[in-house]
Amino acid sequence: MNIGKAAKLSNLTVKTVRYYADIGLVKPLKNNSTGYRDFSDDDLAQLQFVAKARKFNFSIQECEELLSLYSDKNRSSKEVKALTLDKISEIDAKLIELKYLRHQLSFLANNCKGNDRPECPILDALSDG
Amino acid sequence: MNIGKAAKLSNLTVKTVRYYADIGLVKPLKNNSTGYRDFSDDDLAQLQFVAKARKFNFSIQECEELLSLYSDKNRSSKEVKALTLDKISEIDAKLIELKYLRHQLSFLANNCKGNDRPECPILDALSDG
DNA sequence: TATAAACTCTCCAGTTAGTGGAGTGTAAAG
DNA sequence: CTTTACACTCCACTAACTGGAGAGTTTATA
Repeated sequence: MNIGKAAKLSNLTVKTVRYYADIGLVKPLKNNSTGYRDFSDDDLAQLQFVAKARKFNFSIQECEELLSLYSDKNRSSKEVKALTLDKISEIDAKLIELKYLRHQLSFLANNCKGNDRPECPILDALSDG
Repeated sequence: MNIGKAAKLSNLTVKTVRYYADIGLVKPLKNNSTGYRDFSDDDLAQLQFVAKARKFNFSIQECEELLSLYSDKNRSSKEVKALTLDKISEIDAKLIELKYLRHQLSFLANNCKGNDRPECPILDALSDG
C-alpha cells in the first residue's frame, strides 16, 4: 500500500511515516519507477506498534528495541518487562517533579491578587535571589 | 562582571548564559577590545530571574513575557497571574496524562511474568491493532 | 483526451533549549 | 615567561518531528 493508506491505518501523519522510514524504523519496499514507498501488511503492523508504543511514552530508540524483541520469536518476556518497569520509574519521577511544581505555582497564584496593581508575589518570588 | 561570574551567581552554565545573550534574553555590554561580555548587576538579576522561571517550567518565551512584566513598573499583577494559572493547567493536563500512562503500563507489567518464555502481554498489547 | 485534483517524492529549514567541541584570543598567577 | 584559567566565535548535534518548495505520478472529472 502507499504511504497515505499506511499513515491512515496507523493513525500517523504521512510526514511521520516518511520520517520513520527515513530513520529505518520501518523498511518499506520502493517502486523503482515512481519512487513511491510500498508498505506491506507487516510494515503496517510495525507502524501501528510504534504508534502505540510512542503513546506509551517510549522513545523512538526504545521503540526500536521493543520492535526487535517483538519480532524475535525466541525472546524472553523479561527484557520487555524490564523496559516497561524502567518507563514506569521515569514516569514516577516526572510525576513527583510536576506535583512539586504545581504545589509551588498554586501557592504563588493564591497569594497574588491578580488585579490592576503592580504588586505581584509571583514576580517577587522569581526575582528573589 | 565576566560571564563566568554571572553564570556562577545565577546557577547557570556559561554556555547557557551565552545562549541567553545570543537570543537577546539578556543584553550585556560588550568590551570592544576583548569581545568579552560585561554583565551588570541588572543583567545578573535577569539571569537569576530566568533561571528560576525555567525551573518553574516556564518556556523561554514565557520568561521573556515575565521579564517584560517584571521590568514594567506599571504592570498589573493580573497578567502574571493569568500566565501562572495557564502553566498550572498545563501541568494538570500533563499529570492526568502521565497518571493514565502509568496505570496502563503497570497493568501490563503486572500481567507479564517477566521470565524466559516468549509470551508477553506487553508486546501483545502494543501489537494489538 | 485534456486537465485538474489528489497523492507522492526529495530536499531544506525550523522547532526547543540548550550541549559539545574546535580553534583562537585574553588575563591572571607562578 | 609560560602555564592555567577564562573568554570568544562558529559549527554541529540532540529528539521527534513539522512545514514548505518544487517536481513527478495517479486518479477523477469535463
